[in-house]
Amino acid sequence: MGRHSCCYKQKLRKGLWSPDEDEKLLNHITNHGHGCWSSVPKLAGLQRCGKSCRLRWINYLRPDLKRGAFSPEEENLIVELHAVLGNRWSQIAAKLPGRTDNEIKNLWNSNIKKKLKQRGIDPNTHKPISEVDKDKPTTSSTDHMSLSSSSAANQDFYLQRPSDFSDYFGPQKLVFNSNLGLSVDSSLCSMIPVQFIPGNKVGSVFQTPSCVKPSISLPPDNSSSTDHAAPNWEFQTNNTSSLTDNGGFTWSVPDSSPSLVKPNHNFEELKWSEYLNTPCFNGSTVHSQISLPIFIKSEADYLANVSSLADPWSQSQNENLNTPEASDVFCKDLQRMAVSFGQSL
DNA sequence: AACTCTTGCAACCGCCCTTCC
DNA sequence: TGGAAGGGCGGTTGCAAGAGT
Repeated sequence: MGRHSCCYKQKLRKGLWSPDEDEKLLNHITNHGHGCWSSVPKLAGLQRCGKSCRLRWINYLRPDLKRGAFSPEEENLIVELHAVLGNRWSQIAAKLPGRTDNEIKNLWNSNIKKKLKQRGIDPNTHKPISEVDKDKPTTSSTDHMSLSSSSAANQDFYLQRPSDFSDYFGPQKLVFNSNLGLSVDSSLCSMIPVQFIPGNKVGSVFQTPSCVKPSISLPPDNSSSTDHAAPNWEFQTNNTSSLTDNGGFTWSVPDSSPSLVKPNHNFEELKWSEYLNTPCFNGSTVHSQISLPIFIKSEADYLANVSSLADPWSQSQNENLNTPEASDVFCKDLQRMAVSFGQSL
């Protein structure tokens, strides 16, 4: 193990590649393919080890590489994927065509990390730095996916991600309807520390972000569902309910009636690749007829966009909601749903 | 202009996993 | 079946170029 046998051989060049070496490697692979990497240097006439050739090809010479600076969209995607995948650079790179894991890793370490810190976000946990400091005595550095319940003790809502759930996930779309309604795009909500961010129909009472309750834990799975493409949460409720056509769920919530919630999907069957390939990942929001959209976003997104949330209340399309009374009712609805949501778990 | 510091990036190192014999 | 070889990945290093003094 450890060092490869080829690396023990003498007279192998190290360090930066010359244009001549690049040309030899490029010509060889273009004409013959790389085949066994350990034989490439000999066949291409290079004094390099196979591993070095492979790296040079993957990170620099490959024709499908995208050159130039990362776009803001790419950066945002990297942040979101990192929140989900951690330092799995190759998996992140797989979602960014033309970018290499090395390139993304470098960007992260030299650029994105800094930006997140400037915004007060811990780049490892994707949580506010103040919250991370608070959690330090009890939170492992590797357990960056879960929000401890203690940190959320004083909040109306919180989200907790099971620590043993690092590799699997099922996207969920939840849509709540009440008199005022509330729709939730939770496609990422168990992956990253999230906050409810008010959308343009939500009253100013929600301008301060809340965390989300309940924890999405993994109760024993009794379902035989094999529908991996569109896993849903099943809501057991004595209220009127129905599934929407895009994996969401509509839930009518009468006054003071706690409802039970449980997932109906075996998440352990859902692999990351499947999750990331689902349409849910694009962040589209499920809207119902009278819903008030509330978008769950990473904190980075929240901080980046918080200024654009000014006076969302005035943009409401439903005039009936533009009143303090409606705002109050909506608040209570949201709290009630969150409480019953939490109690059920 | 010269020096030091910082930054970004290419490449290497070491480990793990898989495949082959 | 076990060891060797190869492939792949994440962490780290070293260097060149630019910025600052």
